[in-house]
Amino acid sequence: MQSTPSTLRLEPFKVACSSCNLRELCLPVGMSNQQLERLDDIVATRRTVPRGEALFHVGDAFTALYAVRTGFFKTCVSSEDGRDQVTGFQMAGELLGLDGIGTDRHTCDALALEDSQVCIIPFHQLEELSRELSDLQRHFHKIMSREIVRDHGVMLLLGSMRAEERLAAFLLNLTQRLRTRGFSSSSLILRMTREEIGSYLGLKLETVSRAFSRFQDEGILTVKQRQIEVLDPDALQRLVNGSPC
Amino acid sequence: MQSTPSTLRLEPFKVACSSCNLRELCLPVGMSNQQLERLDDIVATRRTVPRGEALFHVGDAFTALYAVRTGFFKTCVSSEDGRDQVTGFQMAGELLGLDGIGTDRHTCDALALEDSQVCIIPFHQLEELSRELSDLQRHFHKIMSREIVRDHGVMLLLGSMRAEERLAAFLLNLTQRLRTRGFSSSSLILRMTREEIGSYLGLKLETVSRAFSRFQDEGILTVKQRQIEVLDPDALQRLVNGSPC
DNA sequence: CGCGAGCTTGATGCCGATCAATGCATGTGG
DNA sequence: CCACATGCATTGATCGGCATCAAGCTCGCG
Repeated sequence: MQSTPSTLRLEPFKVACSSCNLRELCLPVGMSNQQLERLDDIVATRRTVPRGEALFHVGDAFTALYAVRTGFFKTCVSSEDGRDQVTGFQMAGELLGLDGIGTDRHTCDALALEDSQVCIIPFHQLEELSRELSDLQRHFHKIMSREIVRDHGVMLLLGSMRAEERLAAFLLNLTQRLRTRGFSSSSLILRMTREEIGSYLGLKLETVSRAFSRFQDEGILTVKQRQIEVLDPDALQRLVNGSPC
Repeated sequence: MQSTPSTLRLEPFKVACSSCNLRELCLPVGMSNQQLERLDDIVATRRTVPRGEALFHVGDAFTALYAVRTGFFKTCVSSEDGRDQVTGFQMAGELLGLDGIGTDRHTCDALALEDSQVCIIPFHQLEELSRELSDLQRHFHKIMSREIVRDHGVMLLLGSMRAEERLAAFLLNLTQRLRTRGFSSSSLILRMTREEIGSYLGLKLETVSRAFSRFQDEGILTVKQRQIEVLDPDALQRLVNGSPC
């Protein structure tokens, strides 16, 4: 947990969606150059979040959305009695903070799993601009809707899949998202602990570890700590679909 | 199963949000009379959905959101191999169809659990109007955000609670929503089967039934088929919070 | 080198799934 | 009106997957 000092660091220099290499993955998807310049006006600053620190906490006032530029995050909610649940992992180009719109306060914690950087998107200004630019409005609505659909998928996973199916689905989802970002879909380094994976999947860390070991025994992948090589993605796919019972 | 014929029935006559008794619960929350008239212009028709029939199916083209006027719905998703998961139950004043915005196709089925009526909100027109009326825009964003937050709560439930805690949380949520609508919060009639409750909570119907019986034995409530009388809501609350282990 | 966080692996037990029988309410046709 | 079918709910007996408890192991780091 080598963390730089925990002061909130804002980058004063101008940042620009129009020249960002994530513009095909992030909020700007499908916008014209002219529209992008308008977006640049409101997405003016970045923030650095060292590994282990929070981008925001439950109860923090909601003022902005955050687009992950580099790094990796988890979001988690917790119940009165301390049990907590990882609700998602976010990587470059993905949006954080949608939970806060409903009540003007954040309802989950967002924690950096590695040194990360986010673009700050002041929400009032985003709403204002999206009243002008229907493409932006439309795209923002799609992003929220997809988050709802993703959550429904997780409910299906938590409600009806067995341990190995859950892990297989999780790995396929990760590799899929990495592929979209131009990374290898067979070789990946997990940014999170077994416990965090377990929390996301509704399993204990020992169960996650055993499932990894079983996959390795069956030649589906190799595990060396957090370094995973997927040898047989089809086998993973078969696990999440037709359970061979 | 007294169902009227299954033809899609549109009510040709004018309906009006401005005079709807659900306007304090539904999309119009917080809008001025003048703004409401604008909304009336786009929410022009209703649709009747008999018990057991679908408002929409997975894969249907997405064109509109639906506000429940009367009745009760469930939404469910299913995986390739037939397993399915109830993702929510919707009652008067709640919105259906948000899942479709992201891909222009619905990603879940919405089924009426009793004879129901919905108001049709054409989505393009809603977007258009919300570019003009920032109050409407703001409120719509809040609704989507709250849906995301609700889903996170369900994930927490599915990922970390035990059977009785899940059922307790479910009952408290139901009674809470009924209270908001002016109904008794102690006496309720379940609109769904044990199997549907189980699917929502990630449990089998026998487990749901046993949990009901145990609650009855402990004097927390009485069950007679789908008729529930909650005698000790605090006991339910204690179950979901501090598990007494 | 030694510490500690995270990971693996084994032994055991429990919660909820599964299988199976019965009960109960509603509806239907003889 | 009764006999019977059907759908849903309850209850019991048994089983199995995952949690739990408990050692060790690995690796990075001070």
